[in-house]
Amino acid sequence: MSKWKPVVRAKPREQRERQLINAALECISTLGLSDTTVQAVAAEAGMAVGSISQYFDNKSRLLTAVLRQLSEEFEHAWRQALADCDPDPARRLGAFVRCYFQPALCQRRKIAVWFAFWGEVKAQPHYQEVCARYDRLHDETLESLCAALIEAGGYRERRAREAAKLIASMCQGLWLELVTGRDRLKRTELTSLALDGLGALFPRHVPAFALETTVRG
Amino acid sequence: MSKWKPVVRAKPREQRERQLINAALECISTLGLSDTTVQAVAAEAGMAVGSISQYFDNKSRLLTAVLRQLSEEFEHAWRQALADCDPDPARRLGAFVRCYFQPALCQRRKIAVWFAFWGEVKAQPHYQEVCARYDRLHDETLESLCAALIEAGGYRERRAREAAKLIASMCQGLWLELVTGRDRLKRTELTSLALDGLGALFPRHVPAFALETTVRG
DNA sequence: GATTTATGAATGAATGTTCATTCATCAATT
DNA sequence: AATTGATGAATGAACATTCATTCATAAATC
Repeated sequence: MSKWKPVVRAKPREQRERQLINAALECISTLGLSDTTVQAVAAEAGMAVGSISQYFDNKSRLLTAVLRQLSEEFEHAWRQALADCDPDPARRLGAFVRCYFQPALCQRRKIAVWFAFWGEVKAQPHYQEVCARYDRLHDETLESLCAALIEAGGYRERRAREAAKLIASMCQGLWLELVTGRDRLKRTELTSLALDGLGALFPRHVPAFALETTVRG
Repeated sequence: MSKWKPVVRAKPREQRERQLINAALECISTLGLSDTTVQAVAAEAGMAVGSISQYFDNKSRLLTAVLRQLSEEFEHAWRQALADCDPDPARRLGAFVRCYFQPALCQRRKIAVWFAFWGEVKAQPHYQEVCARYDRLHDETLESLCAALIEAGGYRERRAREAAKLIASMCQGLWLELVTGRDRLKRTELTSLALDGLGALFPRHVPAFALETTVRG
């Protein structure tokens, strides 16, 4: 006859959504975006395939939810870092850059997922739309941090917009290293490299960049 | 009679292979790796689907052939650039960096394909294997260019290995900008940014970086 | 005429979506 | 307190579609 399924207790909606998002993230990381199927995600989450359309209308919406969670997590991280940082411009810029490489975010698992989405951005423009708001705020913030340091430090030769683009590109390029690189660089080595690069742009503030912010509350 | 295939026969084959590779590249760029089907590639190439297994055993091999062609094209570009460049270390480094942004390579179409593959590297390690040899040579060359400039220019504070990693990351990060960036930066703007970054690392050679090499033969 | 090359319909496996069914929970009623 | 009924969360088999691969046939070439 028909089999009985072990029905687990109903959990809050938000919790199950996150359960699916995390399962999807794991699948994308290990299988790639191409081979991430709803059945794989369901299995990873320990749920039924039907639950995916229950919480997200379809597969596509689940995937964009993954991207949105990554974006939100990153934004939260740098907001927090700046909130915890004293007002010295150089320290703030250093704290911002260090965010890219903090343990919670800078994992090969997660970075691989970022690049999985970026690898499809041109073909799936709606991924771009998901990121647009986060990107804009990120870019504007980084640019104003650069502007503040240029002003305070008297770096006449630098322009904030260009410096910001360079810094962001450098950090993302170092992320790529984590995914494609042959010599497995550690998180800490990537951090040093990034701060080296920052120091090259603003050489008179190398010591400030190197300092971890310790303020809290 | 002659069971031997004369040279005249080999040419159409290579030509058709390239036809399929280019069609696949176009598909990956516009559809993404996930939605690139053999039927789409065949249509783009104006051939039958069966021809794909004729020239490449299966879809997977066609895709890696695309990646290999990209890698070869890039390697050829920087080899040529260095061959055409005078022996001044700074000029050579500048020429190498400029390669990333030369018109034939730095097209949104092509860069999107690079990132499509990089986005699947963790899940499909054989993509990594395809690039490994090219990457190693690229990295070693860049590192030795940095070493030469550090030596010749007296940059005691820099180490070649770190500088090379930073430069490569920066260039690839700027490539990413071309795919994901909201403000469509032109090839020429990316070049300026890259040379700015290079100038920050080796400030006493900014003028040399800016110069196009004109030597030929 | 023989051999190689190209074609695309056919095939079966894989995948996203749907939906009838099951059953835990809880309010209403006795 | 005990019973009943309504609700909707969870499930996964069934379905329609898409896709990579195959191969019988046609076309081209020697």
